[in-house]
Amino acid sequence: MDTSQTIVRKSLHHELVDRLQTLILNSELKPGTKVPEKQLCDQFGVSRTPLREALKVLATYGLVRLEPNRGAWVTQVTEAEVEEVFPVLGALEALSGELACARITDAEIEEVRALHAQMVQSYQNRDLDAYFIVNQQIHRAILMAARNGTLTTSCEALSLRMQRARYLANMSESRWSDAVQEHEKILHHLAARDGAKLAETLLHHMDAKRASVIKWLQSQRDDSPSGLA
Amino acid sequence: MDTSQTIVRKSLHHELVDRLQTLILNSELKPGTKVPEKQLCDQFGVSRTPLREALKVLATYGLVRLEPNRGAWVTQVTEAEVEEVFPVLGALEALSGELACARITDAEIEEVRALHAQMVQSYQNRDLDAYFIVNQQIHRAILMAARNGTLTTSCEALSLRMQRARYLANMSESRWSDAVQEHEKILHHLAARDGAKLAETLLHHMDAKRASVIKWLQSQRDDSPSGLA
DNA sequence: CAACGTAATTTTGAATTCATAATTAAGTCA
DNA sequence: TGACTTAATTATGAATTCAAAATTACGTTG
Repeated sequence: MDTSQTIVRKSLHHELVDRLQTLILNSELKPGTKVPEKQLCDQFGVSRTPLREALKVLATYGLVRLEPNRGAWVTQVTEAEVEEVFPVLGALEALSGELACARITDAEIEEVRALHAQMVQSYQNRDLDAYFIVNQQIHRAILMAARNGTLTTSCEALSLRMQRARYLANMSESRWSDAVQEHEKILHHLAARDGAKLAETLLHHMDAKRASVIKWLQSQRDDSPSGLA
Repeated sequence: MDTSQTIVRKSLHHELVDRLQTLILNSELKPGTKVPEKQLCDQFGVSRTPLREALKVLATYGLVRLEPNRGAWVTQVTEAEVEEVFPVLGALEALSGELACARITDAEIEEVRALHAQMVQSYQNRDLDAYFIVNQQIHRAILMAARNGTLTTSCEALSLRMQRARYLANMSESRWSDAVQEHEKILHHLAARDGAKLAETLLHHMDAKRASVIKWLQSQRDDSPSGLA
C-alpha cells in the first residue's frame, strides 16, 4: 500500500540488478558459469558500465563472485553455505515472529489465515509451484507485520541466496506433509499472538527446511558426480 | 601518509569501498552531506567509474543513499534505524554466542579471556577509545568461534551501520559500569560453554546498548534542534 | 605428437567522452 | 526589492575508448 506521490525513478544499474537477479534465480544464468557480460549488454541494450555496476552489487548479495581480471561467475549453492545460512535465517525469522506477534493487526492475521488456506489448498492439489509462492507470501506477511525494515532486508537477502536453482521446489512427500503441519502451528501461535511459541516453531521450521535442502543437495551430488560430463 | 602501495590483488573498486567506508566511519565524510565525487577522484587518483561502482556497493550497506541524478549522500543514523538494527543485531549475536559455545577451542577461550582483561584495564584507565577497540575484538572473537561466515558478514554489516559517527564512543558512567559487568557474564558463560545463558546475556547486552545509544541520540537532538543554524 | 613458447585475439578494468538533468547565475519585469 | 524566466555552468549517468591482462590459436622444437 504505497500511497506516496513520489515519482519512482529507477537508475539503470538498479533495474539491471533486478533483471540479473531474476535470471540467476530462474537459472537462466546457470550456477558455476561465467556471466556473459557482452551478451547481456546486447540483450538489454545497455553498455558495460551500468551492467558492471550491477554485478558489483550482486557480488555483495553473494549471487555472483568477482574474479579479478577473469570476470563474474554465478555462484553455486553448496552444502556448506546451506548449513551456514539456514541457522541465521532461523534466528531472523524467529525474531520476525516475535515482533510480529507484538505488532500485527487483526486484519493482517486474517490475511495470513487466508494465505494459509490457499497454501493448504495448493498442498491438497499437489501444486508445488503454487505452494511455494503462497508459502513465501506467508513468511513475507509475518515479516511485514514485524515492522522492521532492516530485518526485512536481511531476511530477504539470505532467502534470495537460498532460492537459486530449484532446491526448494523439491520436497519428499513426508517433508511436505510435515511442513504443512508446521504451518498450522505457525498460524495458530500467530493468531494467539504467542511470540515465544511462534519463534520456536519458526526456528524448528527453518531447521527442518535446512535438513530437507541438504538431503536434496546430497542426492543431486550423488546423481551427478562432479567433474564428469 | 600514503598507503596506496598495498593495492595488489584487490580490484580498485573494492579498495575504494574500504577507503570510503573508513572515511564515513571516521566522519571525514559527514552524515547528511553529499559525497564529493570529483574531489574523491582527485584525492585517490582514480576516475569516476570505479568510484561510482564503490558507491553502488556502499548503498547496499546503507552507508550512502543514491538519489537519481542528484548523486550520493552520506546517510545519517536515526533513532528509528537504531531501534530497528539493534534487535536484529541482538538476535544474530545471540546465535553467535550459542554456536561459539559449541565450537570454541580452549585456546580461543583464553584469547577472549586475555582480551577481556585488557578491556577491564581500559575501563579502569577510563580510556574509552581503547575500551571500544578491545570490546569490538571480543565480540569479533566470539563471532569467529561460531564458524559461520554468513553470520559474520551479516553481523559486521549491521555493526558497521551503527558505527557511523561517534555514538558508541559515548556512554554514561553507570552504563559503562553495567557494560563491563555484562562482559564479565559473557566471559563466564562462554568459558562454561553455556550457549543458552550466553545467548540470553548477549541479547540483553545489545538491548542495553540500544537504549544507551538512543539516549545519546536524543540528547544530541535536544542540544541542536534540527533545521536551525 | 606432445609439450612448450610465442603471437593473435578476446576480455577485462578503468579512463575518457558525451548527452542530459540539475543547479546556479543573470536578467527581466511587476 | 523580489518573484519569475531564462541562460550558463556544473554534475550526473551511461556509452565509448584504451591499456593491460587473460585466453586462445598457432608454430616450433625435441
